[in-house]
Amino acid sequence: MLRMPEMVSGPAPEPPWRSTPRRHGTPRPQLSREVVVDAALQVLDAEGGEALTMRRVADQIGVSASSLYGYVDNKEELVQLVLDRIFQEIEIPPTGGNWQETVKDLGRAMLAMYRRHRGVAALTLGRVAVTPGMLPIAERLLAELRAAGMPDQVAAFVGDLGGLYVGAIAYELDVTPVAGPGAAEFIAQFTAWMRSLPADRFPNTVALAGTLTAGTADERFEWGLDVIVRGLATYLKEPPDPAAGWPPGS
Amino acid sequence: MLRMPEMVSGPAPEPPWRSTPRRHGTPRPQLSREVVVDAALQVLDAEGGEALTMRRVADQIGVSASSLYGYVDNKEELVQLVLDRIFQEIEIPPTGGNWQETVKDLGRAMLAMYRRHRGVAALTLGRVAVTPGMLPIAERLLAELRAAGMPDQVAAFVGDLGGLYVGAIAYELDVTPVAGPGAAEFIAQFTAWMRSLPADRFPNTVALAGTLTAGTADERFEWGLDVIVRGLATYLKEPPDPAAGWPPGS
DNA sequence: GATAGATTCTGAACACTGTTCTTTCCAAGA
DNA sequence: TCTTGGAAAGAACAGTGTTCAGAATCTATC
Repeated sequence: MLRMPEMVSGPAPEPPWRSTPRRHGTPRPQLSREVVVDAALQVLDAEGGEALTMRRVADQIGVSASSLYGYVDNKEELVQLVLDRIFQEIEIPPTGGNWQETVKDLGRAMLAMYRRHRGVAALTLGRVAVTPGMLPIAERLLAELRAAGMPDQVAAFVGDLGGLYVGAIAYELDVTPVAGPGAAEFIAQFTAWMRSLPADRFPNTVALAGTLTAGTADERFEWGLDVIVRGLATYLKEPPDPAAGWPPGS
Repeated sequence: MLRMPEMVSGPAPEPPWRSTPRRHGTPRPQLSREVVVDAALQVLDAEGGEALTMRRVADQIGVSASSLYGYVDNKEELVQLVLDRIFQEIEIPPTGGNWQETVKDLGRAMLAMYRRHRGVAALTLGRVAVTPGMLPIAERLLAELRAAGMPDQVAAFVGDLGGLYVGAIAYELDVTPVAGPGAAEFIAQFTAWMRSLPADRFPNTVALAGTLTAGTADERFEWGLDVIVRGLATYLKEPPDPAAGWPPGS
């Protein structure tokens, strides 16, 4: 009846642009859309984003690459399915706290998920992942902001900026070699280069060379959360002026 | 003497991790690093980011693909060189205005550049483009924020968030079919899907379905600028507490 | 001016990628 | 038992970035 595994325990009905598995016949049900997504996720966790190829996923199951196309239209759909699966893992913070900390906690929970699944962040880059799996997160965010008295227009746009921000930082985290010998060396090299710039043309860059390269991706993440939440908070006291046209500057 | 074209009129000395063209001998100088980058940019402007292949660039010049590797280590370096070239096109706003509008103008100038070069935004995704060409923009941003009284730590991190944000929006702009027949249809489909969600589980999402899909990428861009600048402005009145550890929450 | 030498460019090749098409195979229904 | 319909396999295609041996071509020297 319900042919799509996501619908059984999933958070929402399938969006209309999602395809249904081409074949779901009786005979040999060893392969399924779920099995394929599972395998893709395993490959992703073990070897990162660049390793996610159709042949590699097929190998993981012990099957030929062309077989996957019976359960997935193309690689793009497989990626979307993986993202959907993974967004469902995000732990939504409990209700009751003040909205600013809850919004930050949502961001942190998303980052934690990305950390659990190395290489997934790369998949989100340049992809509008409008997937049922992230509906609970979006709903929670909207609820929190509206309850705080945020204008609807403002609340509606936050998901965009926030999701984008978390994904980008997560990617940076994935890519940057955390403790490798090359990491510190590269940063030192980079700092030295900035310090060597002509001070008459780039006084501030030279002066802040050390500060610019200081801080881990985690610290930058927390800071970015702070900027965004502070910015949002201002709308409670100084709401956007509807008469002047909104959004501002347009 | 100076073998790198960027250094002649460029904004800064080459960073140490940039390779020098393998061969720059006397004989047949019909090809050069500059010619290759030019061709890449032409391809990019004419056919977008996915069309940027080594063979396509070589065709543009009328040369074989393998020839490019005499002037560029690999495709990644070519992309970096293209980005560097393009960042130099950004028109830096005049000094003298209030910092908030100047910061926004910097963002707008970057977006305008991306608009001129369709497909370039895709190249910036997931790439830390630390390139000499963007030094003037960074310098200007730092100067503006420091003059306004922004704490150094805060100023140092803004480039990260800002560049990331502009690039992501630009990509969204590139990807979204602006006036195609499928565009409005997809949005309508999407809105309808959100409206059809179970209202008991996703009350806010259902209620804001229309608001969520309203607005063009340009409008979202302006709004995002506003949030970031508002957030930054708060640090002038409520600076981060150094005793509590900075950045906050860490 | 002819020759030697260095160097720029070519073309084929390799190991990949996503995807499609034909063939083989297997298990259930008649 | 035979038929049949769907599932998986395997080869193939058009791409991708990149390498390498060799041809072509220009500069400098004898």
